[in-house]
Amino acid sequence: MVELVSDTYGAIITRVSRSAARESPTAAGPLLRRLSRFGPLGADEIEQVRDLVGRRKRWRSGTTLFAEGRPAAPQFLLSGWAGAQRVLRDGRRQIFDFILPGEGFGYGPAVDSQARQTVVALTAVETVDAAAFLGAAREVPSNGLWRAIRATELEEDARRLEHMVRLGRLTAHEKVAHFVLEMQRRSGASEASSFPLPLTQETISDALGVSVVHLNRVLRQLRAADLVKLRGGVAMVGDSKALAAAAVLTPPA
Amino acid sequence: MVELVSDTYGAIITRVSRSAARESPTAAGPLLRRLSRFGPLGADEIEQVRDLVGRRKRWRSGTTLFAEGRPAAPQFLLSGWAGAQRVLRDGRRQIFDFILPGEGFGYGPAVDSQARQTVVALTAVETVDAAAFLGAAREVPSNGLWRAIRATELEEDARRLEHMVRLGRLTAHEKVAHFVLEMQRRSGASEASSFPLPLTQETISDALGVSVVHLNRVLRQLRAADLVKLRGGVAMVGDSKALAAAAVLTPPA
DNA sequence: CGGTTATTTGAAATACGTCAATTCAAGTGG
DNA sequence: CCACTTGAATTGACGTATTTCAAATAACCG
Repeated sequence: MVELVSDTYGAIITRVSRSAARESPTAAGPLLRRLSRFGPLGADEIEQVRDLVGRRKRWRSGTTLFAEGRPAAPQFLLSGWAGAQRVLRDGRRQIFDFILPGEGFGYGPAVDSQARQTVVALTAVETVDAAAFLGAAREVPSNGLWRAIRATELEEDARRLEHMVRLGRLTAHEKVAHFVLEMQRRSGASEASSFPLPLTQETISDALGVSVVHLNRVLRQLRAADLVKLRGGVAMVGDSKALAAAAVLTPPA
Repeated sequence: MVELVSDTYGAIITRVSRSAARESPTAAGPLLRRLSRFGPLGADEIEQVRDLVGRRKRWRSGTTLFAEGRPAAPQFLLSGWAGAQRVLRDGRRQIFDFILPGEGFGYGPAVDSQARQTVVALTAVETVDAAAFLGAAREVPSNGLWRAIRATELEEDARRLEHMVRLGRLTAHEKVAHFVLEMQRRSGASEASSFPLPLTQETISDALGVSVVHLNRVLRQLRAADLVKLRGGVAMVGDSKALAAAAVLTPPA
């Protein structure tokens, strides 16, 4: 379990194995795993990815990785978590989506279009520029990488629709239950009772459209009912059956 | 003003001029107007559109035009209004977006993917199949039509992000003000004080994530403050300055 | 006109937000 | 190892936004 956690929970790895970072073979792990989820990759494709990983950059938590209004600058997140969001003048914040290790961000719905969302590092993160990489993959439509990336975009799209329903039509309890289930699935640890969730309660509340205080109280109730426990960046699902019932919706991948 | 209303409010036209429907030169109006908003169209392109319009079909209000889970089946809405939505098991409904005369729907984020939203006619509507049309336009990237369609998708994307912020972080008052402004812009009658809004209060409430009753009360207050009046499918903006202030956000196109 | 659907209003319950303080956890520097 | 600091989690008390239930108009349609 420790292995699993440190695996997905990239931000921790980084700090633990800093000395061995440069030559770490696992640095490409999350990205490869995600890309090969939709079909096997060729040996050359895997090589491409490993090559890419060598050029990664490190950013501390809180860094703006991609600013709204800028032209698209596609990137992959190798480790750590990020959030796509918008902040209102008065400080209110809405998080549109979370970006997990191995996932991409910074591409618009169309090339050369201005993005309308800001991406912020929610933990320490590592990123690589994916522009050239994506451009090359785009040339060969049969490419496994290209297929994987398109599949990822589809998933993102589905998630956002679900997020809208959650924001507009679920109660706070349902929102939280649904959110935890979504994160469980995305973590890949589909059946594990525990998985990494390195998010602040304030961050979660800004995603779900609820006040931090209220979120905290809802969490307390879910904890008391032994449905979920969040502690130290790790989520533990107790009665996943009951949690699913409380979520009303079936969360997407 | 009557002309303007009947123009955009396609559903009304249809009924009024039923006898002259077949050869009506205005049937292609909304679609042409919207497509040429991003640059002039060639004479041949205009001809293509007119040709398309001849094959239009009529549907009564409430009809499901496109069902979630089905493979993409792109269509244009020539007249009337539709809504992209999802309904929960217990009857709760979330409307993702509205589709106005001249706009398209039924295409997924990728070709041959399953759509995850249902499109329902909110008034009587007229639609045409756009699959062949889009396929042809896609062949010629320089095509004015293709450019227009891509631009439309960008707008839709921007609208949905804004919709998320609205759902998650705005109060009911702000939601309504923001929504009215968005609709004003989309109606094309940007500076007119009055524009068609053929939506039920229940429909609007399902879009904004608010109960009908509460929406009604908010509308009453906005009416009393002379900010907006909704009556008989028409919206009248009184103090548009104050309305914008109440909306907090600047709505997208 | 009669029947149906939408809008409107009142009264009461509750979910949720705000304010303010306290506790807890995890450094950091001495 | 111990203050000391800082940010996050937690809790209480209170106010308000919003929902729900129920009923009364009002608008629409055949």
